[in-house]
Amino acid sequence: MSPAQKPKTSAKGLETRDRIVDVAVRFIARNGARGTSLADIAAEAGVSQTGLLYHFRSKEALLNAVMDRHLAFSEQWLWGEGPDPGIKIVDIIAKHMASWPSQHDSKVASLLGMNTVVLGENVSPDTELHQRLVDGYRTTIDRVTATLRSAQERGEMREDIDPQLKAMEIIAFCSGIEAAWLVDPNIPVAAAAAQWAAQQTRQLATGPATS
Amino acid sequence: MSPAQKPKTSAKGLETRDRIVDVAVRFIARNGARGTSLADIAAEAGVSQTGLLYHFRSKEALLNAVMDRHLAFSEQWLWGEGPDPGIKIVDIIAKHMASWPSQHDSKVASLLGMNTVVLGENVSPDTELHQRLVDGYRTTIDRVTATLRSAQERGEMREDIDPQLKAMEIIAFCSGIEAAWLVDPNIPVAAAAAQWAAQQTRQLATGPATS
DNA sequence: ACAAACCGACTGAGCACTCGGTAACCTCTG
DNA sequence: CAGAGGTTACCGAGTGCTCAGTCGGTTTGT
Repeated sequence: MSPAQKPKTSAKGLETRDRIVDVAVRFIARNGARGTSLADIAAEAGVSQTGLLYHFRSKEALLNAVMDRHLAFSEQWLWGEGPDPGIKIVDIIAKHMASWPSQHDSKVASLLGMNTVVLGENVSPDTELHQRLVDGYRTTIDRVTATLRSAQERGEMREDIDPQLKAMEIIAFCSGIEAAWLVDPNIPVAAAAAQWAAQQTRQLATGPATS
Repeated sequence: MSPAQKPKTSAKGLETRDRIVDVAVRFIARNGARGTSLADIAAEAGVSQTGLLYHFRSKEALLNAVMDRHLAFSEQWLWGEGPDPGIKIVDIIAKHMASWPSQHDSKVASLLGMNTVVLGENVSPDTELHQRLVDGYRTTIDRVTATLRSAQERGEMREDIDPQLKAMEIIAFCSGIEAAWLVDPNIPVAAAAAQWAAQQTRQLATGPATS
């Protein structure tokens, strides 16, 4: 009846389902969605491909689940703690980036990079998944923009900076760093993020002229 | 004898070859390397798939040619005019970004984003192509680092900024903006780049304390 | 006994790549 | 200058492989 049919069931089946998504995330982060076959994922997750397709009725359904996972994750990342971080958002981002290397495989590729870089490839521009991608991107920009704008209104942030452009810049930096990290995990993400955040904070803040 | 065999020939065949690469670039920018079939490219270029494979003996060979094209292009971009731009490099980048929308399909996706975001996906980590990608990335970081360092030595740039981290930041921004633009061509790349460059220049320069 | 949670074997489409041609052009020779 | 021979630049028809998705089963928990 309802467009999204609940399988009406739950048990350790949910556990399997989750495990499949876990594995899918790892594979996709490495080889991209198009470079990852259901057989690969199923084998690594310890089920048959048919078993996988029992839980997700198509590859696109699985990709949507992966997308869900990451939207939720980056939601938690950016807005999970505290209300309206203002320009502190750059510090929050930097803090999370500092923990990338340790999280390596499991929860990695989490912010926007995953979606844009890795998932985006898969999808031809007319799929629902692609639309979710674009929407998610826009939404994040909008929210960061709003955050910065409110910071301006509270007098925490310089007036001569356009919030939307700044938001785009912040997000570009995040996904760019993540792309770099996917190419070469050895790059010092944490250090780069730390310097970036320090300078951003200094730059954005309505500082006194004392240098 | 030599590892790279010259086909020894040249004519309007080279023209066809070039046209194929042109088309390949466009398709890859849209759908990624894995999402683009040789049949697609061949049809759009007005040759048969066999004809395409006459000029490039495999898909990987074609991708290498695309890579060549873009390495040369971004080389020209960043270091084509004048010697050692110093911190002016951010202005050079911004200037080129301002012309993205007009170049749209033809020469676009040129800096690092193309390689990282779009090509990188295709390639499993053990291919020669992937190595070229990683190398190109590192090389660019190194060159930007060197540029910034020399700017520091000439006293054009603040001393308390780490050149390598800054280089990574610059490149992350570029590829991030490009990724964003690939997702949604409507974003105001030029404006974002302009604001970014202005602030970067102000931030990097050894300015007087007068605010 | 009924559904949830799987499995093995199959199918059909899409893909990179091969094979056996053909037409146009250049070059060397009688 | 004819024309034989070679090379370049293609084409159409395959071929085999990979992959998403199907079908008909079996087991297990309730």
